[in-house]
Amino acid sequence: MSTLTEVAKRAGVSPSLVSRVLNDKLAMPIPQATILRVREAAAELGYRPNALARALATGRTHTLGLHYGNMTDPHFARMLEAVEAKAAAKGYHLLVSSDMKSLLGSGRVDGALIVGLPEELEQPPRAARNRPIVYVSPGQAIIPNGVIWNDVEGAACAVEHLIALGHRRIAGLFGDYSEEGPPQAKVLGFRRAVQNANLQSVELYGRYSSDQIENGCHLTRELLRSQPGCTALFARNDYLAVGALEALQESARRVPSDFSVVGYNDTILARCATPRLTSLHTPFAEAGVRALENLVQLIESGEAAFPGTALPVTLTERDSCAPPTTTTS
Amino acid sequence: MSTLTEVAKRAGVSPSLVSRVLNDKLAMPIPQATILRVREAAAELGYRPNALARALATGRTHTLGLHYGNMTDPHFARMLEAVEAKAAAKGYHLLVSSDMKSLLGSGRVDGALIVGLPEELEQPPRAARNRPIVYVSPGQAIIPNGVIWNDVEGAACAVEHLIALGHRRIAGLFGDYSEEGPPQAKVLGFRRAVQNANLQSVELYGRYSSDQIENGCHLTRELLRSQPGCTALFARNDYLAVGALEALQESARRVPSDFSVVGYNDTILARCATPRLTSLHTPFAEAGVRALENLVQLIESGEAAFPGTALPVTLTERDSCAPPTTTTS
DNA sequence: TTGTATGCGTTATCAT
DNA sequence: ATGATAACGCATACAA
Repeated sequence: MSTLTEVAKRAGVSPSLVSRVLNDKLAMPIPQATILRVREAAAELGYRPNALARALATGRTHTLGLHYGNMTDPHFARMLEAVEAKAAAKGYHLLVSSDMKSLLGSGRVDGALIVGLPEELEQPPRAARNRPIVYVSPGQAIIPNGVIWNDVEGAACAVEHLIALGHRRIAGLFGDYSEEGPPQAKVLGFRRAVQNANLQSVELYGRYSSDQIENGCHLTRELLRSQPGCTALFARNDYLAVGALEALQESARRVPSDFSVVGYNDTILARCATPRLTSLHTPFAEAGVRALENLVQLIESGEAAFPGTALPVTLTERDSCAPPTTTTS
Repeated sequence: MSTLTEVAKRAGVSPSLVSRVLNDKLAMPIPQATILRVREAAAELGYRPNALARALATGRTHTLGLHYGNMTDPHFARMLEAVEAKAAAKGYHLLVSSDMKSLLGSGRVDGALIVGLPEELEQPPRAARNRPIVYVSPGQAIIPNGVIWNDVEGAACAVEHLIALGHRRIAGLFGDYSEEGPPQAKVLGFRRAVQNANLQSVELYGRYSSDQIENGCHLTRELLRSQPGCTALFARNDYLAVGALEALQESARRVPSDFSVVGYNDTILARCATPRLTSLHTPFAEAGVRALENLVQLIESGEAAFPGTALPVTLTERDSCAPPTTTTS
């Protein structure tokens, strides 16, 4: 590959002049003639600036780190695509890594976008080399540099939807959430909605298998056995909900006529399930893009933080919910 | 952040010594005493080497470019996770980008991994700065630096499975594949299997909507109307297959007792559909990892190419296929 | 209007 | 055993 110096030689000028021409740093007007000569020389040599050298000289890599908890989640693809597009549009590259701590210290990136669950974020990597970090995560409290959405509200919204349809005995499918310690956001939202309506809650936990779908299936079988009066369930995510659908079909209940199900996250699964699943849409992609915009803003302005933002979780209605057939007591 | 020079000052030695100690470049044995002094100074200052400067000096960035056609595909997450893990294990970072041409010329990466369809690969970015490029793609011909799997074989395998079950009138759901020009690999495989068994082929094309699921639904409705004797279908991908399932249910046919369906790619959708979908497993993640290993090998050995590899496409049986109920003519 | 010199943080080749 | 010194490729303050 050719270098700046080689271009300079060929054009018969100094390297610095080439740099200025190619970067449009025309503090003092440069005659068209030389500009053309330089451009031509660069073109002939197929000159491509070395991004590393430039980064070393300027202190900006134009690269952003992206950390994601479990990439396997269908969310990731959706979000990654949106984020990559936005980053490219702003002139940045994306470095995905499962180990941000080392990345931030290495000088490879101008900042980082961390996507994860609140518990994973308890010990957030400190902003080494004072490169800003922004967060994307569910959460209840708006935090600086964070774009969040509220799963308490989301879960409550789901349950309220079922209640509004007339359901009085509603189960919460929480899978491998721990029953000990402070309850998870979706559990809180579930309980709040149930209690506000003066209903009894039925919560199901337990890791029957490492597979979420299967887990939802097992838990629902148990639910149907132990709570025959139950007419609807809210699942912590679409995986569990799909499993529930399976178990319901197994036991010959029709969804939604005999039983209603609402999922969470509005993934592709919700659109593929039979019947198609009503699910809560969590704004992964939107939040990722927002956070990225803010990150770039921080980097380019030199500011340290931006006020956090909360995005709404919205209900996406499909075909898995209906009023209960049995009249309520 | 602290630099090599600062560490050197603090330890009372020269920068070059620090570099050698920290990189274990002990050409000539260095006394433990100084080694410790240097290590201590580095630790106290929280020294982290600047990856950019190092890359500029050594000519190795320890970063790999990853290009992916449509990231939205559930495959991508699966593959990305596997590839990232393997890259990290080998000491490399991953730069995802939709524009490899510019990346390769910029000196940011030591090589690139391009995931895509053969048609996208017709004009592959030339290996600028002679950084090696490897490819992951479906394909019929083994190409240098490529890890492929054969969709002709895969599609044929799917159809042969249906034939073995006793189906005699089998449709191919190809969605928005073009009917003009040379037929796609999966079309070829479909035709080969059908013709080998002396059966008639029924091929369905057409873009009814931008949504693949919906498209599968539309095409299947049309199929059921025009080809009432058909008892099974092969879909180009799981999206179309899921759509087919929907249309079949709509028309009150039971799967698999009345009608068999086989999908392609073995995505998460196949496990979520009702009934669970028999699908062909394409080795995305495996191929990605293989290609990455080869890429690293090329980079570190300085060789230009490795002989291509082909990975098998295998049938994953689930619950959407059974022998036809009506006896064949 | 253009060139010179210096620095970015590291590694590597020489000397010593 | 260790320390100067020169790259790596580019940007920029300062001279001319």
